[in-house]
Amino acid sequence: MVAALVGDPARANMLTALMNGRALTASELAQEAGITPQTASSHLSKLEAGGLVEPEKQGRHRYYRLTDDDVAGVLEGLAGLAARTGHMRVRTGPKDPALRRARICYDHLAGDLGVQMLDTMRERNLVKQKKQDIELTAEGERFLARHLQISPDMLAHPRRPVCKACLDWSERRHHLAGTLGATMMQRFTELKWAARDATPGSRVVNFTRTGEKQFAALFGNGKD
Amino acid sequence: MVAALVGDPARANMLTALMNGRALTASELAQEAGITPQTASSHLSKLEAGGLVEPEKQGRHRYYRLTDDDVAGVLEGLAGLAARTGHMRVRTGPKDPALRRARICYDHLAGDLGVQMLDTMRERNLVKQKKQDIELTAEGERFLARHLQISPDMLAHPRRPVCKACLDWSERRHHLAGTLGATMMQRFTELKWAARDATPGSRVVNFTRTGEKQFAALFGNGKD
DNA sequence: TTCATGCTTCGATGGTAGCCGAAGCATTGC
DNA sequence: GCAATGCTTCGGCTACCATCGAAGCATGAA
Repeated sequence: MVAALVGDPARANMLTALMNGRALTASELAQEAGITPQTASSHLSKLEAGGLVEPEKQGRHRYYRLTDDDVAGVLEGLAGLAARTGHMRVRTGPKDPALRRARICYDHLAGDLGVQMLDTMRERNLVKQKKQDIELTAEGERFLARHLQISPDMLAHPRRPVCKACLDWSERRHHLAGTLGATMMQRFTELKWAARDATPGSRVVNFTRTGEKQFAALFGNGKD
Repeated sequence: MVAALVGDPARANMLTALMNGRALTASELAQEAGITPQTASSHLSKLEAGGLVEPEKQGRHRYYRLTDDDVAGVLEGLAGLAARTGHMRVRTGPKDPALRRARICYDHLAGDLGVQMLDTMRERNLVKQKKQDIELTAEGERFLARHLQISPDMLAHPRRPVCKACLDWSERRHHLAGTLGATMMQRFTELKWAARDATPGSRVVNFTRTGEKQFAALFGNGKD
């Protein structure tokens, strides 16, 4: 059973270390998990058998990476459940600061900046939030049209909601999902404010110098 | 850690039994998991502490249900990972026959009928499938327009793919997701061929007498 | 060849957690 | 009141599995 694999603390630490999409060697993972190489080796073969990680041999190193985005998605989902009940492990969230700051969650912005964005939008009455449900206000529509050239008809979709609160893995608070979240992320990319990291499989989102400024001007909380 | 909760076979059996959205008593869950009531009680309090299930007292019974759809979603995700590597537990999939036959997976049709539908569409060259990727053929577009009044422009979405293969929990094979999957399910509902079960939280999809016939005429495999 | 590094396999140990029997509460019914 | 049902708590047993030391294979360097 897959869940049992993720359930062990040592293995969970390894998987967490791999969540940024990069591949790590067996010994690096052992260090991450705080166990000896022998133990790590045993865990890694189990994870491999369970299809959660894939090895790649290179010289005398063995690199491991998460099998694919589906695995990362399920892990993020588990982390989300863990976060909201406060039953997280002590070793929480991603260590990689870039990943904490901004990353892709499915198709929208997550991490510190993602949470900050929703916070600010809520404060300025661009959206109204009731628990999981988020609604775009008339003020919000004007704001989007003026500053990001996003019109309401771009957001319509028969099934997917325009706005949705998505629990943030690293911040344990909500960020913005739904078609609006996706469209905004898309716009940031088009405007060259931000781009997904070039490393294959990486979920990190890098903001450009000017992109960061523009973003802060719209959604900053004055803390940066 | 949440994953450890799901990792235990007995608890996994209980959660599986709850996947149809109905609430079950502690003793029923004990029986499902094949353990004594004492043991079940211990497991249930852990699951409750982890926020995976919620109790509801009623007379001298205690009903448990999954906390919400997020939990069900993560569980289905885990089941999906487990299925594709063949590392499933022996006790596989939902026991409830209605749930095996037809249910909602996010917003599209899953279960026996969902798999059957994609099978037939593939056979008749309405779609072409390469692993995860599915493409609608010209023939498929004509078919959809004629029989279900679905036109290609109804399926366009900036981010979400029109077709996508989604691994079916109970059948361990693919069914159709994406905007097409969602739109088709929506159409079935509008045509009164099928409807989500009235039980709150249930993911079962009930087909009407005529709906079943119509569906079989379009997508039947002659086995029913 | 010889040595060093990275990783795996083997064997033994120990801690943890699932499990059940028995007893203890609560609720319902008589 | 008393008994029956449904569930929980307690205590002890057992089995599993994570863990590490030591030894064994590979690969690469000298």
